[in-house]
Order: sequence, then structure tokens, then C-alpha cells
Amino acid sequence: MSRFAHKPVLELADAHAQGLHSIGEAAKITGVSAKMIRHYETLGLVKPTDRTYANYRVYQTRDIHLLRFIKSGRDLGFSMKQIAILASLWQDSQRSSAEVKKLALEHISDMDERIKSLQQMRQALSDLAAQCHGDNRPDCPILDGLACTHKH
Amino acid sequence: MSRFAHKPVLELADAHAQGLHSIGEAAKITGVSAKMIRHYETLGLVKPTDRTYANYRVYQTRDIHLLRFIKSGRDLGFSMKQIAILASLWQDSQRSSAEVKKLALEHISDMDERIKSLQQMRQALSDLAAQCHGDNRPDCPILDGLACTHKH
DNA sequence: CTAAGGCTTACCATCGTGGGAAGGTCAACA
DNA sequence: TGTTGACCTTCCCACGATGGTAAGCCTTAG
Repeated sequence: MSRFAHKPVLELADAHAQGLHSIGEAAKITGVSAKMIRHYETLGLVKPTDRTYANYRVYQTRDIHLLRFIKSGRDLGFSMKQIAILASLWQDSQRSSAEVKKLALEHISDMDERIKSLQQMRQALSDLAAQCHGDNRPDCPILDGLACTHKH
Repeated sequence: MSRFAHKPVLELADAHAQGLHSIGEAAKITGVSAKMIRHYETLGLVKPTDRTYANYRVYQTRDIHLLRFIKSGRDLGFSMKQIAILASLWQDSQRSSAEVKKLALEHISDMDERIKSLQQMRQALSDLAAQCHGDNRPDCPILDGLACTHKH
């Protein structure tokens, strides 16, 4: 019953024949887990174009590109909210690159803050650790530092 | 009915008279929210010594110290699991400072990894942003970079 | 036909924190 | 005395991104 059905793809075999992808294939291709692909769908980010008779999700090349776009965004540390905005800009031919750059710079400064905060924690702890003998005795400047309401 | 009841503190007034603290006071003193103080109790970290007749939590100086210890640990980026261990070491006179130092060094190297990862993301994004004009035109190297499965 | 493995939905867990509801208690003031 | 407002109690829900698991259907290879 596959025949030459054209618009609504009806069977998995048809889908494959047309270069379309099941969720598992999309996952392998893009590096986004099937779990996450479904999750992004609930967020309204990636809607599969069709379903097979058996209710399987069917993805087109366009969807694959979008998933890769999302993955790259995550790899760069953008939140899903930011990625949703970026994806809509990506698909908007009327966008201005200034909008995108603004988001990017904001995210960079977020990361700068997080880096700075981590470095400060790291330094403070490392200072304490440097004073600690690390032997069998119980005396421990690290614990003392934690107990003494360090700086504030 | 307050009188001179000694052991189980019965009323809030008694508690105050004995230098004990309600959860709200403990929160103000330690900088840990009442919400979190209750949460730490469910984690088995800080059990109030007593309750008043009205079932209010009553904290002793020892508990205040412990809350401050926890807060310092959080400020240094330790997880609650790590803090639970550190707190038990803190209260264990038989501890060896080596145990504490080991935890600290592990945490430092965790932070180092996170810092490095953030710095890499920051650098990659910043490289893309540097190529972006940020004007009214839609051409955008940032979006191009996200779309083109950047590096992997 | 059967067994393996992919797909579906739906629910729960993480981790630390905050918010809110519904109800009891305390302190101060009229 | 009564009221009011601030505080306390427990219980449940939310975030963000991801993983896990279970029960049940579908597909495909043998």
C-alpha cells in the first residue's frame, strides 16, 4: 500500500525512499538524542513535518538543519530561550545582524560573569588548600576557613 | 506557663531568653533563607535541637555555626553532597586533614574544567561575533556559524 | 511466525532554590 | 479584649536541560 503516495507520507519505507528520517536517524545524524528532539518539539522548536501511519515522526532535511543549529547553540552555551530567538532570526530573512550580535554579546558577558565567579571561588579555595598540610592530623585550615564565615 | 522550664524549651520567649533562635532569626544571622534551612533539615544536615509548644524550630549557637559552615561551602561552589561530607569531617575530631584536602582539590579541578569549557565557548562565540557587522543587513556570520555544524 | 529492536506516550529524577496556599501562633496596639 | 500583621508550620509546584524507565505498538530480519 505504499505505491506512489506523494503528499502525506504514509509508511516508513516511503519516508526512507524520499530521503526523510525517523527520529532515531535524526538523532544519529545530528548528535541530538531522540529524547531531546521530542523535548524540543514540546518547546515548539522543531515540529516533524509528518507522521507515518504508525504515528512515527518523519523529519525532512530542513528539520535536520534546524536540529544541528540548535545543537551548535547548546554547544556554545546558549539557553533554550536564546536558541528559540536565534532560530527564529535564522529563519527570518528580514533580520538585522545587529539583533543577533546583541544576543551573542549578552551571552558572552553572561559567560564572563560566570567565569569570573568560578575563578574567584577557585582562587579562594585554592588559597585555603595551600595552607593545608594534608596529613593525618585533624588541623585543617580549609575547614577553619569554612567555619569562620570567610569573607563577605 | 513559661516559668523556669529548663530542658525542653517550651515557649518562644524562653528560647529568646536562652539565646536560642527561631528559623527567621537564624536566617537573618546566617544569610541562609528559612526555606533553605528547612531544606537542609530534610537532607539530614541541620536538625533543630528543639521545637516550641507551637512546633516552631529552635536553633542553638551550634546550629548557627553549622549553617554558616554550609553557606561558606556553597559560596565556594561545593555541592550539597560534598558539603555533607565536609560537615561530617568538620564535626569529627578524628579526621585527617588529607581527607579534606582531597575533596578540596577535586572540587578545584572540577571548577578548572568548567572554567576551561566556559572559556572555550566564550572564545568561539566571540570569534564569530567579531566577524559580524551588527548592522541592519541580514548577513550574519554568527548564524552561519551556528548553522554550519561549527567544529566537532 | 517470531524475536529483536525502534518507536510511541507518560511519568519520575536530578540540583538548588524560590513561590505560594492554607492554616496555626505570637506580639503589639487600640 | 479583639484585631492586625508578622511569623511559623506543612505541602505542593516551578525552573532548565537531560536522563531513565515502563508499557505497549510497529517494523524488519531471520
